[in-house]
Amino acid sequence: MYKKVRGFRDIFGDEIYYWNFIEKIIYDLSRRYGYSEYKIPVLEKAEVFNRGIGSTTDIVEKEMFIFKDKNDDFLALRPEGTAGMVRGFVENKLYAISGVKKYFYYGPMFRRERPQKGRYRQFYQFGVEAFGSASPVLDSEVIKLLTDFFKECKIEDKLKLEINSIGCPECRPLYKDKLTEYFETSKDELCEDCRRRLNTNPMRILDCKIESCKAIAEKAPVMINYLCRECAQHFESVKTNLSNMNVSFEVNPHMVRGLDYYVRTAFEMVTDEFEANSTVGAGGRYDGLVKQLGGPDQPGIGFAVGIDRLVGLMESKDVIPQYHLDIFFVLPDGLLDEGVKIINNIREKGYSVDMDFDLGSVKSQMKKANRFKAKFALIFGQNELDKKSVTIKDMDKGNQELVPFSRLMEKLSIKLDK
RNA sequence: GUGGGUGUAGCUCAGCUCGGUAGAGCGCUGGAUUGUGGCUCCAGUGGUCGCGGGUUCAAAUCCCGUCACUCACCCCA
Repeated sequence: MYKKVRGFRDIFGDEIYYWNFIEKIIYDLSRRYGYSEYKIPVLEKAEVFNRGIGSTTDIVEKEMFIFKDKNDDFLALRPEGTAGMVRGFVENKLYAISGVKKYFYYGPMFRRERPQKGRYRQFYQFGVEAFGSASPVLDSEVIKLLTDFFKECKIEDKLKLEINSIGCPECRPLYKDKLTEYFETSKDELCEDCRRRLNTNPMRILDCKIESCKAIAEKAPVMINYLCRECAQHFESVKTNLSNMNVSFEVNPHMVRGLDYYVRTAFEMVTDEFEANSTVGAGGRYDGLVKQLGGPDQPGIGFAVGIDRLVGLMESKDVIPQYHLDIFFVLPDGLLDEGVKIINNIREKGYSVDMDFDLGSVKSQMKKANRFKAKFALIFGQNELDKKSVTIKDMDKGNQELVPFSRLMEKLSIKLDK
């Protein structure tokens, strides 16, 4: 028997209704905020991600599906959406359009990590990107879109918005020096990982889950106290605008970003439902990225939501209306040809109809009607044919009535149209 | 890449310590109800015990190896 490859999965059955529900929200809500869909290729030259994400990040260093093409190009399955989006933005010269350019994407991403709860090698992200404005009002609008999204998914009560400012290339280096200096003094008390982080990425220590490190990080200097004047003003404005839109948030000065391209505003939607992998959506500003990938110096901001994790959250809460088949068609005798005509007529009116092609006993067909959660069973046997009628049985109430062909559609409309 | 846990029926799992006929619940099929579902009762169907090797008269059970899944770390959505 063939098995799926590690970290990949099939999505079907009850779970797929959650996906369809979410997908509708993605398309409707994005449009409402003025974003148009952008379909990014799944495959890019590996260089796009090296440049865009940062060649020293874990994503690029050890998590990309990368291979050599027949013409010796190195290609990679996209591990995230932003780098490819920006490549397209530059390649198609979309920067030439005046004003803010807003796009959203939705699709699978690929990272070669060890799978665990809420983490797969193929996972789906919905993300938005807005280019061309450095206004903090845009930051707050993007964040509002994110919180609206979870609200429509009916799980906002399971999530908390955290925001932070991680400074800019002007003020962050100074802060990093201060931070490194601080941690150096208590280096011996840090865990092994954190001693390594001290050299590679000291800001990560703020994020460590080990109690002893937490205690040290607690008193560490925080970025928001070292912001340059512009960054500080920007952050204040974002917070004010969020409050004006009634968005509740928490400033988490220990929030960090793994990807090099982020500046200033960083935000996350986190849950405490999962043991690990508690971030369901995250984003931030990336003002230098467009230039980094060969375009003009246009600012940008965006977020990405992990749909697999979102579905995982929603499944523990009964938020999706169950799917009910309108009609299950029961044919006890050899009246298949006649029955199919009726079924076809009903489908063309827009109702959902199914039947059992094995045509077992009426009893077994009724059982199937029940299993499909049909609202009505239509029974069509010799008795009905003789009277040019169909029996309509209400599966909830249990009552039934004989309806002549000529009045069938009218009857269904009364019963099924809300 | 590192560490822990688990692989037995379609699904959830018991049995393994202390070797001796492979089990339960749910599901599925049929019947009680010959043209009527859900509830109940009855019967039936269903497994190379992950795979390979070893020990033994005898292995789901003990030993070795291997693969898979899973949770966690690193990191991330």
